[in-house]
Amino acid sequence: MDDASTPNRSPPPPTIQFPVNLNCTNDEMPRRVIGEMDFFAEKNHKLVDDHVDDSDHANATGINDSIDRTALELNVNTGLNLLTTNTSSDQSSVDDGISSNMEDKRAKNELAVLQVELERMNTENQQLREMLSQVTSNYNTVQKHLVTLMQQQQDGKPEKNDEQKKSNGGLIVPRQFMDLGLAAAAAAEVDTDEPSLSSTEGRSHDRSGSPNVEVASKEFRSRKRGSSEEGRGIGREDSPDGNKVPRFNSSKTVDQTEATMRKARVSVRARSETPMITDGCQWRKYGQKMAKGNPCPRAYYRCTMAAGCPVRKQVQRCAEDRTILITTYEGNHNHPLPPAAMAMASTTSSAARMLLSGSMSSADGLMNSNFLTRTLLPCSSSMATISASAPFPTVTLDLTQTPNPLQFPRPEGQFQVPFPNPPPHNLPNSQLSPLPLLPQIFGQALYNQSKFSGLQMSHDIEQPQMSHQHQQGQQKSLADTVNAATAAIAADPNFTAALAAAITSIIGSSHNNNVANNNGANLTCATNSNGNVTTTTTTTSNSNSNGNNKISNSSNFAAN
DNA sequence: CGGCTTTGACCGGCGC
DNA sequence: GCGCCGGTCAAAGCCG
Repeated sequence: MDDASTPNRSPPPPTIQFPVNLNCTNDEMPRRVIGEMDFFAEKNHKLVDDHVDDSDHANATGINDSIDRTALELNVNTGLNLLTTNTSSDQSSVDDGISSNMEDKRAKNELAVLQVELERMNTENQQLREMLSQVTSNYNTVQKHLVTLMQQQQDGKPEKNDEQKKSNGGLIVPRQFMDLGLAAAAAAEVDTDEPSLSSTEGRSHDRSGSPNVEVASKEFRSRKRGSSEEGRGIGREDSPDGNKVPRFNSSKTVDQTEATMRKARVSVRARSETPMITDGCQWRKYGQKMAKGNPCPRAYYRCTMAAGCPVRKQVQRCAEDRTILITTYEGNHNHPLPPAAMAMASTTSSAARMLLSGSMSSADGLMNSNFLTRTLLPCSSSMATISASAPFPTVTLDLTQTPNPLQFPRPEGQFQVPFPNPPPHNLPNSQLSPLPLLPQIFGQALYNQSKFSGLQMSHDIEQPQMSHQHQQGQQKSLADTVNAATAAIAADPNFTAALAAAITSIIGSSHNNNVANNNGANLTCATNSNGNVTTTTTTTSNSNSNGNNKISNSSNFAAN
C-alpha cells in the first residue's frame, strides 16, 4: 500500500500554486473585494446585506467590516464601562441608594448614546444596502449579457469532446471549463437557492434548467458505461420516470458540461470521529472498496434525496491520519436542499466553479481562488487546494489545517489558498454554543456567493426582498450567531477543528436534536454535495458504519 | 416489509 | 493484450 489513488491521496501530484491573499480582516475585506472583482465584491456585500439587517448585533460576518466592527466595539466598550462604573459604585457605596441612582442614570445615558450610534449605523447600513442592490442589478445585467454571448458562441461551435478534456487533465481547454462553470453555476443555483427558500420546492420546478442538467448527466454516464449496463436494467434511480427529463435542445452541450462536471470534484478534509459527515443530505451506500494506497476502505454513497440525483460522494479516512475524514463530492443535486445541506452544497459548487473556471487564465485563476476563499471561509482559516494533475480536477478544502497556513507545506503541486483568520476579538467565551453558529455563517456566505454565480439573475433580483423579510426575522439570531462565532474563534485556538465541529453540530442539530446526543464533538459535518463537484470532508468517527446514512437522511428536511 | 448495508462480481479506463 | 484499479451493480442479509 503506497499511498495515492484516492482523492485523498496525501502527496498529490504536481499542481499549480497560486497564493491568494484573502485577509479577511474585518476592515479590509469589503473594500478589497470591491477593488479586486466587482462580482465578488457584490456578492460579499449582498451577503452581508442578506443576513445582517441591522448592524446592532451583526458584527462579525467578516464582511461587514467597519459597520459591524464598530458595533462590536461599541458593545464591548459599553460592557466595560458599565462594569467599571458599577464596580466602583459597588465598592464605594454598597448601601448608598443615591449613588446607585446616579449610576443608573449614567448607564441610561450611555445606553441612549449607544442607541443613537446604532441608529446611525443602521442608516449607513441601509445606504450601503441600496448601493449594493444597485451594483447587483448592474452585475446581473452584465452577467446576462455574458451568458448570452457565451451561449451564442457555443451554438456556433462544434461540440467539444470529452476526450479533449481528458487529455488535458481538465486544466486546459479554457472554453470548456467556462461552459462548465456556467453549467455548474446553473446547477449550483438550483441547489443553493432552493434550500434557502425552505419551503419552495415549487420554485425549483419553475426552473427547468437544473433537472435537465442532471438527467443529462445521468444519460451521459450510462452511455459512457455502455449498453451493458442498460441491459442490466440499472433502472434504479437512474431512470426514475422519464417524466422529468425534457431534454435540453443542446443536449450534447449539456452532456459535455456534465461530463466535465462529473470529473470535477470537491473534497473536504475534516477531522471527525464519525464514519461519515452529516451534511444534510440523504445518502445511500452503494459500494465499498479498498483503494490502493489506503488501508481504510473507501465508501461510495449516492444521494437519495431525490430520484435520479446524480450526486455521489466518497468517504474515506486519510491513511496518514485516520482522524481525518475525506469526503469527496461529485455532481450536482437535482433537487432542493435543506438549509443544513446548503453550506456544503454551496461550498462544493463554488469550489467546483472556481476549479473549472480557474483554468481559464492565470488572472482568472487568481480571481477565482479569491472567490473560493471568500466563498468558503470568509473568516476562518483553511486551505483550498486545487489539484490539476489528478485524474479529475479536484478542489480540496482542508478543514484540518491549523490557522497558520505556513505550517502546512502542502503536498507539492497543489495550489493553496490560505484563509487567514481574522484577529480574534477579545470576547469572553460565550455561553452560547458557538459551534453550531459558525456553520451558519459559513453556509450563508456560501449561499450568497453562489447566488451570484452566473445564470441566477432572476433570483438575484428577488433576493433583496426576500432578504429583507428574512433579515428582520433573523436579525437577532444573526447577531447571536456572530457573537458566538466570534467567541468561538477567540476561545478555540484550533479554529479549524472548531469549524468542523461546528458544521457538524449545526447540521446534526438541525436534523433532530437527537443527533447531538452522542455527538458531542464528533458530528460529522459532512458536507454535501450539491455543488457541482465533489467535496471531501474529513471526520473522525466511531465504528458504526450503518447508522450513518440514516442519520444524515431525512432529518434535514424536517429542519425546514 | 421496505429500506439500507454488505460484499463479491462486473465493467471500463489506463498503463505497461 | 494483459493486468491493475476505480467505480458500480445487485444479490443476500440485516434492521427497524
